[in-house]
Amino acid sequence: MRYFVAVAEELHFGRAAQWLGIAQPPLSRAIRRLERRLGAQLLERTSRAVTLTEAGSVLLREARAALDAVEAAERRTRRAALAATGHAGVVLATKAGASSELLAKLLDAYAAEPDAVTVDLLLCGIGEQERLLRDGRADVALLHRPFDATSGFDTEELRTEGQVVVLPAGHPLTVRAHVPLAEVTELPGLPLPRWPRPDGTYPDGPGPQARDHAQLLQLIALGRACWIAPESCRAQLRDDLAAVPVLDAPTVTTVIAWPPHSRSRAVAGLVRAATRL
Amino acid sequence: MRYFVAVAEELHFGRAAQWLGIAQPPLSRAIRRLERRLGAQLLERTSRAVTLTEAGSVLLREARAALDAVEAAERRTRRAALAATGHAGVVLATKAGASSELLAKLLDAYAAEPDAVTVDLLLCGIGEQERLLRDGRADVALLHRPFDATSGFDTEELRTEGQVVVLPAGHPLTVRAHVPLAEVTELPGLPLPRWPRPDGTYPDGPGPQARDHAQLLQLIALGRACWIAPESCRAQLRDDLAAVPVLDAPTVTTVIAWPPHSRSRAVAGLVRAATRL
DNA sequence: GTGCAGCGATACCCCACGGGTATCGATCCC
DNA sequence: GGGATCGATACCCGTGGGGTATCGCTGCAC
Repeated sequence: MRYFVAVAEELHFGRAAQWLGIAQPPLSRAIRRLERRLGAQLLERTSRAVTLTEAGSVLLREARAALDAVEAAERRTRRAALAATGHAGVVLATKAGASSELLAKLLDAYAAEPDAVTVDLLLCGIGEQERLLRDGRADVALLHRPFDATSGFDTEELRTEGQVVVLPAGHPLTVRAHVPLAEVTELPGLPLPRWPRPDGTYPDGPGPQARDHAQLLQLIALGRACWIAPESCRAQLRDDLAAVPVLDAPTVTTVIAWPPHSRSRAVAGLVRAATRL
Repeated sequence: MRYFVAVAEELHFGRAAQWLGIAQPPLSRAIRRLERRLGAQLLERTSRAVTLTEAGSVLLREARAALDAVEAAERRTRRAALAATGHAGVVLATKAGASSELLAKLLDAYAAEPDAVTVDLLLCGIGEQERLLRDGRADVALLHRPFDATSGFDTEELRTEGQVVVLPAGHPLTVRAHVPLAEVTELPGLPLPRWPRPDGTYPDGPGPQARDHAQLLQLIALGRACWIAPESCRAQLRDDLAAVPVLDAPTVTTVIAWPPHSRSRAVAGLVRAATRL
């Protein structure tokens, strides 16, 4: 299945084989064997091009999920074994720089529980958490609706908040008590920045490219962009930035999420602590 | 991993090996190999007993999910290949006897869509649907909250309804416009029936054992039990049964559910048809 | 139109790993 | 203390997954 996913992604046996670290002929045979075992043609191959069949694209989706599940099983087991020897505990994934006071309160509350284990923090970029939870690099995550997809996970809502627009200090709008969303999206000279997609490319459009929070805040301070963010981010704003509430922006809900089948004692404890905040 | 799950369930190498259709020594070695590869002790073995370690129970949960995912990948791919040759389409799992008019409307509505494929119905018993969705025997299911667990699936709510108590025709209560829940649970001589658990055993307590709907209805008609059910079941009641609303019973929500990673065109079409009902 | 480059399939060889049988060693029970 | 039970070890075998060399097909270039 790993082999199939590699070929389906590259659509090229030679490159896929190289990527997998094996030779091309065994890869061809492995795929053919898989096709015979499943009784399904997965790839349409001419000597010039390889394309996915309908069954192949089904298997691509399913195989990715299955491989993630297998990887998760291995990783979580390894970690559980380490925990027995006293080292690591549960891994909590959270977006770098988001919900930091909530996170601090959560960690404090959990640490006060009688059977608390070590909580390793895994700070990650936009949209990474889903992957980390699926492949077992994390056991539990803090996600932000509606930005992060929570489908497939069990969740508990922790907090809902409005959003603010982050502007350079001294910007004319900063004297206002609040601004409408429409006005923010059309601020002259202060476009919203563009974030990289998971594959690393940037969407088209106006606005500067920002790779992480630090770059973004710098861009705002320089008067090259503005940004809409949950209001809890105000606590971490630098002096050269200001925030104004945007009442009609969608509200953001912070949730704690975990894979439904892996509610271990440690995860359950964290969730309990979180819901009691 | 299959091997490990077998041993972890039986807690006995000999029986597990027999169950797997292999000899005991290769099974012992396979487990030991797995332990070395994961760097974790999974089983505590004395020559008299085998017990799961902490890491072992983590792996048991994770491995079950992973094996289901692999099985699902194989099954769904096989089915997708058959669909290409014109045979089968999408498999919808639903509790036998529940939501039948809703189901009929759903199938009609979906069949009217331009790119509709064949919908195979999989009628199953209580609590089976979750398993079927996970291991790929079904692609989409109709579930009933709060009875069925929907965690780990994407869902859309279709309908919410109250519940009624089903009684033998002519029972004194049938003249009432509605009855409180407390009164139903203490009806003299008409206890609620006991359903088998997933492992086939019955919970303790009063009330007759019922294996399926037919048995249950028979028991009610004979005056040996009563039953609380969604009010839509009234449409299918036999003449010798009657139903009375129970206003304070929890409401039942029928949802359509599917595994989040496998929203194929066919599943998406069904969901669309369902939400438009 | 012919030659070449690119790419997947085939042929053939080899070793490692998964499986089987026989047996050992430990532990509990009578 | 002897037997029964059960997992581990020792040893053997065959298959299957991997490697190298090569073929056959198909565009494209000149």
